[in-house]
Amino acid sequence: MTIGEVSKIYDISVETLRYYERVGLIPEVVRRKSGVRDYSKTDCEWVYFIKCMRRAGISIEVLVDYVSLFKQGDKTQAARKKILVEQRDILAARIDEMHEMLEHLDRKIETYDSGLFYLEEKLIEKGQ
Amino acid sequence: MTIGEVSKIYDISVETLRYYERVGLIPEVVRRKSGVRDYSKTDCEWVYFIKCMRRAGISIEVLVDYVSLFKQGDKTQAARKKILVEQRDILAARIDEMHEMLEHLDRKIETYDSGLFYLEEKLIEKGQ
DNA sequence: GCTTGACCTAAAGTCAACTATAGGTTGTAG
DNA sequence: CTACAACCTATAGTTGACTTTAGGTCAAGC
Repeated sequence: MTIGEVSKIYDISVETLRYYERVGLIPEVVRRKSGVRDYSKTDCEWVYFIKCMRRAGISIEVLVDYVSLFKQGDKTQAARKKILVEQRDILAARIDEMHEMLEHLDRKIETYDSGLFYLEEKLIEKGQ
Repeated sequence: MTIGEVSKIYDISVETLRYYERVGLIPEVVRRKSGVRDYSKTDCEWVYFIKCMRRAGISIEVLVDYVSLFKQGDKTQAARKKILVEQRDILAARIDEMHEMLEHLDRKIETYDSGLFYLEEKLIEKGQ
C-alpha cells in the first residue's frame, strides 16, 4: 500500500507518516526498487497502534522507547510491558481527572441555566 | 495575596500566572501603589477555574474568548454559556475516546501476560 | 544604610509535535 | 513522449503553551 492510501485510511497526513518513521515511531517500511514506501498489513497495524496511543496522549518519546525495545526482540518483553502498564495508569488517572473537570463544567453550565452567577456576580460588583 | 502565595496554593508558577494575566486568561489583578499584584478571593477563584479548564484540555484561546466575553458584561451570557456547552461536549467526547484507548491498552497488556504477541510475532517473522 | 529576596516588565528562548518548502524522481494516462 | 500527480529527502518554519533572561524597583531585616 502506498503512503497516500495509508494516509487516507488512517487520517494521518503523509508528512506525519514520514515523520513518525523518521523518528522511530514506526519500524522502517519496506521500499520498492524506486524507493517508494510499500506498507504491509503489519505496517498498517503499527500505524493504527501508534495513532491510538497518540490519541490517548502518550508522548512520542515514550512510544519511540517502546518501538526501540521492540526492535531488540523477545528479551525486552518485560520492559515493554512495564511501559504499557505505566502508561495505562497515567491514562486512567488522566481520565479520572477529566471526569472531575467534566462535572465541574456541568455545574458551571447549570449556574447559567438557573441564573446564578457566583463568580461572575462578584467580579461585576468589583467593577471589572 | 501576593503572586508568590497564589503560586504555592494553586501550584502554578509565578511566571505562568503573569503570562495568564498578560494574554487575558485572568481579569487584571489589582495592584498596590508599588505596582505589586494583590490577588483578591475572586481573583483566586478565577485562577482556580482556569487551572481546572486547562487541565481539562481547554485551549488558552477558547478561555481568552470566554474571559473577554465575560468582561463585556451580562449581555454576553448566552455566548458564554454556548462556549461552555461546546467545550463540555468536546471534553465528554475526549473522555470517551480515551476510555476506548484505555481498553485497547488493557487488551494489549493482557497479550503480554498470556504470552500472545499477535502484532509482534508477525513483525519478528518479517525479520525486523 | 545596605543587602537580600520577592516583586516588576519586555523580550527572547524552549519544547513537543508536527507542517511546509525547495528541489528532485517516478509512473501512468492521454 | 510528455505532462502531471504522487512519491522522495533534507531542512526550515510553525504553533501552543509556557519558561528564561536581562535589567530594574521595593520593603524588611541586620
